[in-house]
Amino acid sequence: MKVASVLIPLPVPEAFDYEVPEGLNLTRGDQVAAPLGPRLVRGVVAEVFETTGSNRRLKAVDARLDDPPLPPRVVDFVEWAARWTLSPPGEMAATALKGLRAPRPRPERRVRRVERRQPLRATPARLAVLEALGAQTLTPADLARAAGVSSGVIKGLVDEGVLEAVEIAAEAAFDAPDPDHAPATLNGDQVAAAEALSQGVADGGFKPFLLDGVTGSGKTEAYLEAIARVLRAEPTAQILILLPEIALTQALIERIAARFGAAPAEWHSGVAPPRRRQVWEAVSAGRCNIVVGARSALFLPFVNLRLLIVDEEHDTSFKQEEGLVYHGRDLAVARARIEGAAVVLASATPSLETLWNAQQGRYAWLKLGARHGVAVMPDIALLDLRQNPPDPQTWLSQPLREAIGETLIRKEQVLLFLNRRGYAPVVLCRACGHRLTAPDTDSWLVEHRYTGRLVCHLTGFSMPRPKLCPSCGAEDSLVSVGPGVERVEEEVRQLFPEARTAVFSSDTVPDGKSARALIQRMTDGEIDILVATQAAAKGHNFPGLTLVGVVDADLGLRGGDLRAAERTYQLLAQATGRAGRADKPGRALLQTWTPEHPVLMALAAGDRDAFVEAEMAEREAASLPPYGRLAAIILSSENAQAVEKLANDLAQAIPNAERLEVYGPADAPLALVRGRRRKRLLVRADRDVNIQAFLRAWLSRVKVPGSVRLTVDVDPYSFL
DNA sequence: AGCACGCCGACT
DNA sequence: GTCGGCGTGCTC
Repeated sequence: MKVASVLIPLPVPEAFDYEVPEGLNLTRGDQVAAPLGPRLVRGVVAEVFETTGSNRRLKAVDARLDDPPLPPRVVDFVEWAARWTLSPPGEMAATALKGLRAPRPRPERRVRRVERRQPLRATPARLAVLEALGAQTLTPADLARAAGVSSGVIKGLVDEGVLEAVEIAAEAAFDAPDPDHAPATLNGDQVAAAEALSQGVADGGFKPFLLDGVTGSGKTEAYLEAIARVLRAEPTAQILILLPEIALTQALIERIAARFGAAPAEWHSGVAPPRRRQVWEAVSAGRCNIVVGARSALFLPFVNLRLLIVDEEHDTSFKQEEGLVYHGRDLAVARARIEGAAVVLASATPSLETLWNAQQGRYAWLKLGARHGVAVMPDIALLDLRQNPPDPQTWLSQPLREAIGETLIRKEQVLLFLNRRGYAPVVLCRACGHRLTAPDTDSWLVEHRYTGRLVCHLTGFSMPRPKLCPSCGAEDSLVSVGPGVERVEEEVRQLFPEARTAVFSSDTVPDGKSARALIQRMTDGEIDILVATQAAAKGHNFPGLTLVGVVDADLGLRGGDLRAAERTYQLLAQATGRAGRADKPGRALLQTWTPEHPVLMALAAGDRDAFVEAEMAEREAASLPPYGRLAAIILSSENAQAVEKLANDLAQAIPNAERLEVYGPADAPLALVRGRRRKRLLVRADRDVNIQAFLRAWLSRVKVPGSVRLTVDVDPYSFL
């Protein structure tokens, strides 16, 4: 009997086996309908094998589906990703089929001439229609417009049999990119990088690269040139460009369209489902060369993927935390390895993991030097707040205020950076000391003045600011503590009432459209002072911007998070990289209470190598990534006892292992979220330890009750 | 994820 | 006396 092992979209650790009916020829990657309990589900064939003994009664595969099969390498990738992240392989496979859920776009109805049929009554309108149509096949609307008649005339001709209606399957055109459409002029570094990348693709096989260059050094032009060379050598090559956020896609799509004379396909959650289906099918058929997308584009069924580009590879948005937990950058490298393709990790501030791989020689290291054109790196200086403390209830020190004033006099622009949404991060009661939190949650309520509400940034809960303290009932006792971007803007408006100010945060620019509008206003010089969260810290070029003020450079160095220093460094390097990109020199002022902190000293010196060296030494001493590996197990449930019990069961069941430690169980940093109690265990292992095998052995020893959710996070980034 | 089976409140 | 609440468990 033939048996197919089928990946089913279920949270179970294994594929399910089904009998293959006589006469159905299945192979790995085929999509099938399989019976599951009372219903039929879509599954992917992982394996087909012959078995003799009928050791178990198997249900039979219902049918093979019409949809294109997953290329076998995509199945390899899905299975690898599931094993790496300890996720159910069937759910991984389901993410690779996401594009198929929508119906195909409706076929388009067009009309054309029926040969030798003449209208019974040849009115002027009818003749105009026949004249305009000729031998073409047009939509009735287009034809009516071309002939200058109403649609009724065309309908009459169709009814009379002079024209016939035909359905044209809406097969989206994915125009072939033209490598020579509009080549850019590149500097020597860029040409060398493009040459190395395209040579890597030409050589064939897995080739990882780090494309390392400061903001403004022209990474995008360099990899677009590499794409051009790859396409020139192999016009059927497919290229995937991953971006951390869909807000960045539009600008890149326009650049690619300008460079190659054809827009790339777009793939992310904002793309309409019917369109996604078209892209999926075109990619699967090899009819689409360049895809620009978010993480999930990694699962597209490319048939000739030659080059993957992970732009802004350090960006933590590549880490998916909800549902399947994976890191887009790491999976991109894995996909490239499985495809035998080249992969480029591009950044001005590469992650320590990537820098380590480059230092070890695992990744070819391409460096882009000085900034393009005449712009130079901004001057970076630390402002010691101990020497110049801001006045009570204000957040800008005297030197920063003066610098802002001077910049405004020169009619140049200022970016004030504070990675905190809202007006004040904490509201507390002066009478009893109570800190306002959202119900069933430990996280503080953040005051938003624009909306007049208190908001929980974790759960989205919001309420009006109360008159009375909810704990002690005291009247008018609530005070807002600490600054958010709204409060800094308020201070700036008081100091510089004539300046035009704006706030850039996910609250004031909730979508890509409003973000682009605000960025355009800033670019056009319609804003003098922009107060921004990290939402503005990437990917923009403001020619009039010459001063970046970092309100709280210590933010993010606190809190014992493994990557806090790295993130702060990247954020500040990105933010200060914004200043002075055009012909005016820029400078950055960082307010800090700890100017002796190595991260800030390295940043002020503009010395990335010094920072990397210091931070690597700390990681190595603690055997933390990239020198060691981490994995977190998070338990959560509305039933606090059930979490407690499972945590204890897990602690009892830890397998013996060398060069590996388990910490916890401890309350997760936010121990109560949406009424769910959370506990966390953390595993640290040496690099050469197979941490996934350890986790599998461990988890197989305990029984997880249905009431508790257990999440495994391999290489955790967020420690919330 | 669905969809079943299985023990305790308000209804024709 | 039932109809049905969603808690727990299984699906090749």
